[in-house]
Amino acid sequence: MRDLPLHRLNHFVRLEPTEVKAFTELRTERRRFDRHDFIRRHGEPARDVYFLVEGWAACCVHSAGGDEQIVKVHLPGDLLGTPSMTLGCAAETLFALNRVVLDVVSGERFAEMFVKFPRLAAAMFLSAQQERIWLMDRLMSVGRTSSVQRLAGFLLSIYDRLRMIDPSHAPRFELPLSQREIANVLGITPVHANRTVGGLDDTGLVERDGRWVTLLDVKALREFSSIPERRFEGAPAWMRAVGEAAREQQRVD
Amino acid sequence: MRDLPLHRLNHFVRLEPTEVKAFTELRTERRRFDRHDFIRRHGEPARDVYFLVEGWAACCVHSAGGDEQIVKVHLPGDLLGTPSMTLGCAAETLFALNRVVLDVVSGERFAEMFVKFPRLAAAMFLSAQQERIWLMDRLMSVGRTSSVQRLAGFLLSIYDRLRMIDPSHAPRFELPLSQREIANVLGITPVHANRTVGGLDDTGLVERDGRWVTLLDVKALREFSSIPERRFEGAPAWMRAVGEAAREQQRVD
DNA sequence: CGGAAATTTGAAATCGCTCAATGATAGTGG
DNA sequence: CCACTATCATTGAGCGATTTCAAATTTCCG
Repeated sequence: MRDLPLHRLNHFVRLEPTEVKAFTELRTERRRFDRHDFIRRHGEPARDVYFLVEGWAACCVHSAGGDEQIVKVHLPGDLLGTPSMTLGCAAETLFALNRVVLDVVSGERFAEMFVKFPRLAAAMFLSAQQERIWLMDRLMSVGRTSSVQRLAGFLLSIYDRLRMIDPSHAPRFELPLSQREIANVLGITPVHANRTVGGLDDTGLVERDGRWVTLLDVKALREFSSIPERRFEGAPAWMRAVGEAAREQQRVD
Repeated sequence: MRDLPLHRLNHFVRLEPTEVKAFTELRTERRRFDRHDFIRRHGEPARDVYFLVEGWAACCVHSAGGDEQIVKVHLPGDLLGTPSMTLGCAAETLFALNRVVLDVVSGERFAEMFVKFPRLAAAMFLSAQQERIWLMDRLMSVGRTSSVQRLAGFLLSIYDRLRMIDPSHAPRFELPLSQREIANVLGITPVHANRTVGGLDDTGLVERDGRWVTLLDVKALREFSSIPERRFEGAPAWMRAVGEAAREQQRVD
């Protein structure tokens, strides 16, 4: 089995081998999906969550009228479906954007982990807060900026996250979204998504070649998008306090 | 000292007295604010979080251009500022919408709690996931619905949360937001917020009297808003598993 | 009472949507 | 390999929602 993409957990905690092992053992079943396959549909029971090993997945919410809004594009290393742990049935529909490999994580084992590996639990908590930051930024982008700016911001958010996986990642990637799906991310119609893509071309900040996207001037693009850059602290002071408390706990035991 | 509003924590966990006590002791300093006072501004260091005891507070994100988007209206019982625990400096600006009383919770004590009171930690985790659901729904609303529908959805979200605090709450409340602030919630301009408020009046689903709002037909209003209603499970199966693991842990100790 | 902020209204401009049609591309089965 | 089909990308034209600019009115607060 190839290595799991644990960069997200490792970012807030310097994982101990026992913790890596504990996380590895949370996983029960491995599943594969093709592009556009549903991983889980909204309304279905939401007992488990999913660890994305390979490929990209979309998380979308539906209006009563049937419209859909993609609220997150997940990359390898993300934990999918956790928001619906609070609900009886899933709020979000998860589907594969390209070929996906993921591991099912049972809710029960996840709960046990929370007690036995508090540093892992803290990492999960911080990861959820990080997702809130991203959602808040996206809400600001959709609420307050033009469609071209939103597209710029979206491409940057993907690029930033690719660099969190691999800091040396070039500002160039294949975007496995149709214009219809891009429209569902940006909160516009597919027709307007087409004109928006053209509009971004016209800025000269981005180059397109089929589904491949090259960010020609990241700094200027970020300024144009008007979304502030976020610097997530690796292993912050907060996390050290968890470590100390955990050691304390062991001494007491 | 009057009782703390612990309904949010109690929703996912049936808190033990020791856990209530532990949470109570997280708090260090009590602070008061008047309407429009800043609780914390974006860019400031983000070490602590805040437990809202009384009053309403807004959480907003700024674009590089200086526009602001209110991403959350906080009610008593909410924990404010947690997303920025992942950052060196705060992403969100927090300010009081009316007279506010809150308790400062130091990041360090919060971290210790995570290790010593895993059920409390699990409740915090689920609470963060709940916030993600709300943000996702709001993003869908702003991305995919008209300004009048967004306003309907926003009022409903407030009403639903007032009922989580007090299930017998009538569909009537004082909304301490100016039209400028409503515009910042809905992602529109203040001028259009005015016409939007008028537009909602015209539906006959809502009645206004100054800042007091009465939802005349909650069911029809929800349908109109096209935002699905979310049923958050109190003390779900997941949470019971945490409890069992905690007891197991004690036996091992 | 005076001044600042909030609400309300009007009119013109802009952005994004809808409807409609045309090519381009990719997958499928014969 | 080709015909067939469905999806995707692209473009045009008109419409509608929202913005912008500007001004009048009301409310709130000291």
